[in-house]
Amino acid sequence: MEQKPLTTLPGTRDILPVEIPRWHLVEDRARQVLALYGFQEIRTPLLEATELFARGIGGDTDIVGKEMYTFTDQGGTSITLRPEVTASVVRAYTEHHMYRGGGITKLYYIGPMFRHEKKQKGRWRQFYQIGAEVLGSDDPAVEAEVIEMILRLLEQLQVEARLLINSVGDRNCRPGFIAILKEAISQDLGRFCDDCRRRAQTNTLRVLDCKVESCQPYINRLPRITDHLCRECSEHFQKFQDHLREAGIRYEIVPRLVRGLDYYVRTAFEMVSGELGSQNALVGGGRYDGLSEVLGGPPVQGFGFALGLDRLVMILPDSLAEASVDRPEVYLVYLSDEALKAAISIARLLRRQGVRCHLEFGAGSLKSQMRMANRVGARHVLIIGQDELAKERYSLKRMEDSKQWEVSLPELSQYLQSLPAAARKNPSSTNDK
RNA sequence: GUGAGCGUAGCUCAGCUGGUAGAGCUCUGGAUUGUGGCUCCAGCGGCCGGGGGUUCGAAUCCCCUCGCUCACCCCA
Repeated sequence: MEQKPLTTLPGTRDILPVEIPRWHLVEDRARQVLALYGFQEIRTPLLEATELFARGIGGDTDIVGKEMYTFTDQGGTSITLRPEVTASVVRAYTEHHMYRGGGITKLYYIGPMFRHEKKQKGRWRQFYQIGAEVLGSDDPAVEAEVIEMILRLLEQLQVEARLLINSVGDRNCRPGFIAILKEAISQDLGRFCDDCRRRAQTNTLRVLDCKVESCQPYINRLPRITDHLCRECSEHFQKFQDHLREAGIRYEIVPRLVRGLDYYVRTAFEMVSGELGSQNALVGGGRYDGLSEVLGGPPVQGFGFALGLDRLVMILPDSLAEASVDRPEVYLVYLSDEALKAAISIARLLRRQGVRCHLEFGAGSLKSQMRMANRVGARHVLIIGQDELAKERYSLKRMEDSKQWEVSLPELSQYLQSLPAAARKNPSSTNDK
């Protein structure tokens, strides 16, 4: 029977070779910048106990409520594909007693997340994040430093984003504000949309985040959390802003900014881009003191962020991406079976010297091999035919300016080694400093 | 889960009020018997998403179905 060819699942995709240079560029730059700021990589499992996220993220959130890929394994354990990593990092921090060294711990991660959402522009079911967590400090200076680091990365990648900040209070002042908010909403309850009326009960703060046009006038009239912070939170927020200003960082206070994860306290922030369409959040993060205790660990202060790699790659300037393509240095063209053997041998020699080589097996005419060399972006073509074999001197053509000359093997090696490193190594590789 | 739009060659799309398929790009070959990119010429390539209906005749009209995209919700 005729079968439909299998394809990727909705919301998942293959990242093809032509796109990989963009990803490498972003990942390489990110690792460099994170290292500059003293972060170390941690790799946690993609699979975790469902309870980790259910408790860590919060049962009222959309993520836990309807977006997790959860299944029961053969042993009857409820397992979930991670929808985010902060809870995992905090778990690992405690599990491996990383707090025992004293001081603060700076960790970063990079990898795929899974959320069962409807796909649209900039939103996938499997998507990639780079994120970092600073554990063991509640200093607002840490927050400003992390934000500075992200901006440094975006700057290097020539990506523009607006920084939005807010304080969502803490255990002392937030309950009081929620009560005030709920009271204020009930004054005009009939004028809000259905979702807002529901959220007023279940997740009151999220009413502030409603995007429905008709709700806007009433939301604007609601009390602002920044006016109802306790003294400690208020001071924290002020110091945070002082540090941002001293670093010369521009920001906008958005009192309505409420993030979708329950664990945030005090500082919350987002970076948004106008180039992303409706899903405009490029980076999101905040402070989560207390998360560790919710997971059954010791008290640990924490601050972190996650950056959407897919979205960053999407808006990366093409010019940057093109510069980071790994082009073959030498494309070997052969004109007979005997020449093929010589080509294989020469390629082996050059590769031992660190030269990127390419040759096509079962290739066609000289013309078609030249065309292929051009297509793969080879900088040079080495032509091996009867004449060359007889003389043991080969025709080397520089594609850029079409100059061609004859070289012996030692001359070839010497010439290739003499090329400027920038011409052989792409700018995103780690050893171009 | 809700709404809107779209499914025609590998890709981007044209095909008006029904007459059994086209362009550009890509690819292959030639102009240039051992030389790429530009140009010109030729060629390969399509159960017009799938199923049913109306009709002498459907890519075109109607119904159903599947898929994709964007938006809402929410988020990276």
